[in-house]
Amino acid sequence: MVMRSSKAASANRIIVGDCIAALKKLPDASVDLVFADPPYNLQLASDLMRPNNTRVDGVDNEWDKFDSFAVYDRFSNAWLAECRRVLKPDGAIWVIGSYHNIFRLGVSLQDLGFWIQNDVIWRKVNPMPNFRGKRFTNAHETLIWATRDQRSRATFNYESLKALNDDLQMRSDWLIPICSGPERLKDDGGRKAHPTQKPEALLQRVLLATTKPGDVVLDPFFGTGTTGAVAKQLGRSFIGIERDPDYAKAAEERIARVTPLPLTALETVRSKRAEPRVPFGQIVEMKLLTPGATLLDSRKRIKAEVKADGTLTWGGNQGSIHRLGAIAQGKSACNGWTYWHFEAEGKLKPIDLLREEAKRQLGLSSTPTLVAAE
Amino acid sequence: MVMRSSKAASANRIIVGDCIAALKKLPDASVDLVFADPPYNLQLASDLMRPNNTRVDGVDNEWDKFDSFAVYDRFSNAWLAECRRVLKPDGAIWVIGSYHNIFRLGVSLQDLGFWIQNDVIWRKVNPMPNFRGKRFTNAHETLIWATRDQRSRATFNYESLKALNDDLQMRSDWLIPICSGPERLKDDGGRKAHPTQKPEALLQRVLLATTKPGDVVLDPFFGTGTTGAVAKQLGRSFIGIERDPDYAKAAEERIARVTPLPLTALETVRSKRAEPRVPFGQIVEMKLLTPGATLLDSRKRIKAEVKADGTLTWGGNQGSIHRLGAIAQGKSACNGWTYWHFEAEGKLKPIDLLREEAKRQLGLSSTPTLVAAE
DNA sequence: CCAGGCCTTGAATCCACGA
DNA sequence: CTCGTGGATTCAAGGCCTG
Repeated sequence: MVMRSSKAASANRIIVGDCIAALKKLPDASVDLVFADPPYNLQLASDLMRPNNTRVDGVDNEWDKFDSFAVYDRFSNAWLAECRRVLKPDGAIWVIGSYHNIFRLGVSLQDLGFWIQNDVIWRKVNPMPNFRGKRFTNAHETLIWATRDQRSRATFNYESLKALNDDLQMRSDWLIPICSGPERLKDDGGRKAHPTQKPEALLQRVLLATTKPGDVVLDPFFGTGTTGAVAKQLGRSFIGIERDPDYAKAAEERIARVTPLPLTALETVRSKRAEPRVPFGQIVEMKLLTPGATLLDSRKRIKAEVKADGTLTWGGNQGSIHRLGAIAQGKSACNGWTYWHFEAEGKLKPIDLLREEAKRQLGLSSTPTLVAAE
Repeated sequence: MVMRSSKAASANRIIVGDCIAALKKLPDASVDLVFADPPYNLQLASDLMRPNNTRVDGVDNEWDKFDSFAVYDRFSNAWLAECRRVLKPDGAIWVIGSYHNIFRLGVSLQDLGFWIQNDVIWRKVNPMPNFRGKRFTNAHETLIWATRDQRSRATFNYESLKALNDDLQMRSDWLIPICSGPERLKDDGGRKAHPTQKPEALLQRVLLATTKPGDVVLDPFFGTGTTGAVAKQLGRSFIGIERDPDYAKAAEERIARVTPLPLTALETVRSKRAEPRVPFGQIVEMKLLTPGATLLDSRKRIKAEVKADGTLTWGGNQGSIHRLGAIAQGKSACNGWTYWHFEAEGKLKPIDLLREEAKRQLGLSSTPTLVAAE
């Protein structure tokens, strides 16, 4: 299945070689969908240590190094232009990236004449935290879905996606875990075979949404072949291009192990519902409590003040509702939601009631009560 | 408060006029943060380039896509360059947009030398559904947070955001309802006063995260003044630029109705980093430890001796508590405050406790009380 | 066999300050 | 400028080990 070169449009094969050179050999208008996970150009300056002084195993591969944004842009324009040529008139493309590169990819797409349908956010269930406390947890990556041109009539399996999402329209933010556990390919030494392997669930949703059975899917940065594996599962054909022979070999072996799913099995794929967690700070942001308000324990012995950032202060201490509750009781831990109360109509009520109200307003309520009227 | 033009750097004012022209009159390095919600309508962008302000019908006929994008890019580069000039060296910028324009804004930022810290996803609780069922529900907008340049040390109130999120570090995806209900400004006819009014909760989180009380926040596309309203609430200063006199008037009246939060409500949790430093040598000087005393690791395997100059010795090595801790573990770095312990009442206690005691005696107690006024 | 605790790990543009 | 050093900093899953 792995081959050095080919002019045929036959699918289900991995081409080992340079991405742009290989693309040039593919015929015009022969592909239904492109999925591309190009190098992100991370520009990592030095090692990053975890708080326990171990080193983060970051992406330091040569294939992710570019001399400048201009060089990266030229590369992007070259492979994207070839992808556009290879696409059928009603074909579409997905690209994925992070803030390092996704804006540049988006501009290249727009300038080449692609027509953006959606940007989609992959919200990671379990992202790597920010170890130094200097930024927000980088908890998502961005995908762009674009058609070959403005007038393309792209495949979009609206009803399938809606069914997949408990009969609600599928939104542009997808909650999916990162690839780990048994799905993560390992090399002979037990280390990760590829530093950026994507989860199959992500590709599953992409292919279910925007291809039909039998469609040809092209992945110009095949890596260890997630696109191919999912395409085979779902009864789609694939063409993969991968420069690194080791990655290509791992992909080939992986795909050989895949058993195509019977079509009826696809209905069992269910999306995770949004998590119902609502932090206390959001209660303040939503103005269910005002900064300066007083919270009390159930016996009215402790009076704490709510701050604008969602912290409490009491007796010279400041912290979250949980920390302050623990301090006020001299304990090591405390559930602030049940410990702290607010006064309403002359009576003390636990702030947990406010969380219920917030969940209702945020559409996260597990027990919908008064939604009907709106 | 609304004024036609000004060269002063004074804050809390709305400048009515063209964004770029007004920016040019602001002094260099005078602003702590920019929040910008620029128009992404390409028609508007091309209008902006025409001094006579004639309206172009059928833009698609006269401008091909590439020209339209190029016009928008020139506009973006112009106002972003002015924002960069106006920012203090450690200043930062937020921009918000959708897939129509956010990629172009991101590239402009990167090409002008801004340094991206995060892209942040505003997940809308109640987005407009996609009526025709041809795409995913467009359920988010994207914000980019960038510093003026790579070496800027931007304000980031990590601990506040963490407390606000129930003691978990804040992620890059934010769940916030769209602006509706009483918060949504209406014009005299009861119609929405501005088509894209942003929710105050969004600005609240932005300003809490990346400004300090008293900071100057500039919004070059002020609209109906959400940035100004939240800045006033949170004890920050604002400068707004708005072309449309009706929007500016609505903003002014709106901001006049805002009551600032009391200073005490703005107190935020202070990080250990921000606390005054007490070196280990001072612990010895204060006789909380005596020269000759023994320090141990938590498992009592390593025993080091305290010297009069605040160094430790162990196994022929001498150095700071940090250096010795690193050597004892064979690591490159170590936090000596948590690694080394002393024996008291038959139990091992980290020497960090002694630092707390020293701070207390020195009147530098770590329990924060009044941080707001700085 | 199961529960619980400990260790590892993931596309990361991740320090501040004084000499 | 650079360089050296003090010392602050992590969340959710999965795997493995122990009781």
